Amino acid sequence: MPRRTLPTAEDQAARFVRQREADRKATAEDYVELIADLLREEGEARAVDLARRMGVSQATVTATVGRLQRDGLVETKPYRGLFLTAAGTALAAEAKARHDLVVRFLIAVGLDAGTAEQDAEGIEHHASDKALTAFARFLSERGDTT
Amino acid sequence: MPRRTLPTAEDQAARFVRQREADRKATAEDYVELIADLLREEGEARAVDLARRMGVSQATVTATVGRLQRDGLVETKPYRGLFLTAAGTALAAEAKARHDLVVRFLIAVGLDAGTAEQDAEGIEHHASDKALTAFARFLSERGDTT
DNA sequence: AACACTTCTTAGCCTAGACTAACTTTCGGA
DNA sequence: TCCGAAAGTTAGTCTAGGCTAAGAAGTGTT
Ligand SMILES: [Mn+2]
Ligand SMILES: [Mn+2]
Ligand SMILES: [Mn+2]
Ligand SMILES: [Mn+2]
Repeated sequence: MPRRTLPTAEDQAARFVRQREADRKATAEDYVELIADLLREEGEARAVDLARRMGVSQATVTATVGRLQRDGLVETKPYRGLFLTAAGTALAAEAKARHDLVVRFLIAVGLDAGTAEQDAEGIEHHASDKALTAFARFLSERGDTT
Repeated sequence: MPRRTLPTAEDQAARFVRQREADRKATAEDYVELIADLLREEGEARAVDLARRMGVSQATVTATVGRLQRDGLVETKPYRGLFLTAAGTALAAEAKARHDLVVRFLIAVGLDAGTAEQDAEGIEHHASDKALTAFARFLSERGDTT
């Protein structure tokens, strides 16, 4: 059993602080990932479709996209969809790589595809680079080439 | 490569909706888990210590604990610490079991203990029961009895 | 018993992220 | 061409979760 003893207050605080940082980035990651997916698969990424796929109102998308624009990740051409800046494209690629790795890993470890997709949607934002490396190593040791 | 094709809008929306639900529960889980740990290890759980260990101001703890009280998880005796209700105790036990499982699993998969603790702090809130079952199975197949 | 220190609360502020309702703008088909 | 449906924006509201600054309330030590 781990956690026999409490970590120091400083260590524990640092963990929670970093975790809250990851939480704050999660929305941006999910949005740019979705926008990139839509651009690739559908040719365009409309705010309406984001709303539908995020399970959120259009007004929420407008507000969120506003923040993404403010943060230099997204550009909009009203009535002709959303686009990613260079930074947005890079973040989307990173998010997608992470997402796919986590999904493959969860499946390799015994999860069904549906649950893997569900859980990955949250877990992806909290897996450090070290964790991703470990996941990748695990997959390659299994000869997983999915 | 997974995600060759997009999920249906409904499926994808359901995932994000459930993920947001998990996010909303995360703070409560972390607080009651910490309170339980402090009660067990230190004999009492003071708001100051929570603030220190959560990496947050005391005012934030007051506000958050207020919500936990409203939600029937915590009771307070001013100047003598925080206590868990039956519901709070149950949630804490669940959270701790999940936390420890995730940590052990991440270590088994190749992570160092420090990173495992860090990542578990976020991942624990997004691992479904199915995932936890898979993690446990993985550990037992490895003969892991940590 | 008094006072300093610690603990806790209050007040006031902020941002993200969500909602509904109402409105405006554009697009496409008749 | 024009007009209804679709797309998008705006306004107003809410909660969670943060913060600082200031003050109140216990606690313990002398
Ligand atoms: Mn996600
Ligand atoms: Mn994702
Ligand atoms: Mn946690
Ligand atoms: Mn935890």
